[in-house]
Amino acid sequence: MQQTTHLCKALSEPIRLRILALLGEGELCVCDLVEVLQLPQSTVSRHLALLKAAGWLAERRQGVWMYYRLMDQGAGLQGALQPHLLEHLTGLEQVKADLERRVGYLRKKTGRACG
Amino acid sequence: MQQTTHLCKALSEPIRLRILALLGEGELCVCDLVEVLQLPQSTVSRHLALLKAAGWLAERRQGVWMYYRLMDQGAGLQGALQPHLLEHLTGLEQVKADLERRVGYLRKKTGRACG
DNA sequence: TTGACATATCCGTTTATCCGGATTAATTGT
DNA sequence: ACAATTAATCCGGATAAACGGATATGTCAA
Repeated sequence: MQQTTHLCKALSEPIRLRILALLGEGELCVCDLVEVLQLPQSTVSRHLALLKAAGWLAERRQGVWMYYRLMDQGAGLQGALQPHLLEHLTGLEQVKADLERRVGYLRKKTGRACG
Repeated sequence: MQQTTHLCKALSEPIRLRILALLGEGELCVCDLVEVLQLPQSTVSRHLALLKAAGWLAERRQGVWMYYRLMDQGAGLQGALQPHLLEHLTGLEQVKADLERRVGYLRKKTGRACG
């Protein structure tokens, strides 16, 4: 029960929904997200930790960078909700703007890793 | 966006999930829920109001009694999530116990309305 | 080992949420 | 109009979340 409430509580914050939507297009590292979201690093990092603890994200270290991605869809509630959630999010204005900022940002830093 | 976070925040509390699961079997009035959940009336009423404001519930007045039921599945996120959520909830121990208490309670008060 | 950079955690403050007894509002029958 | 019953709201206190600058941790390269 507590796991279920944690899973849903993670979705009850705008920044976290924006992060999920951004990662729906593919993995990003923390500094990518800081750039795209235009938010303090500590804020982004905190939300990422919560989303991971709730079971929404997986992480991967590559050198100094931590890459976050959506957790693979499993058999549980998270896997069942994920596609519907992402589809819904892409219809929101704020998310659309984020996704546009994401492509613009990724174009600029073509190839090279972060920094 | 705010509507989306409210929808999800409504699911981030155990009592509210239990209410949704109970109403998944059919409408109930507030005093039914108070009996089955064994919680103060003000607590139940408060959670019902929040679930309704979030878009999860509809209500119907019959005399002195307010009957709550799950909102019909619409085209939005709520409609997409509802079946997965309910299916998941029925697998939880606490919810199973609630549903058993529900049938026991309804058997006792056969026919007659609340009171 | 030192310096530089990315990320996580700490900390104090502010804001939101939950609780449940008490009160108020709404409805019905007499 | 009044009493009885149900449900909603109020209220003060307790708990939890979010914020973001500052600091600590971790990693790599020189």
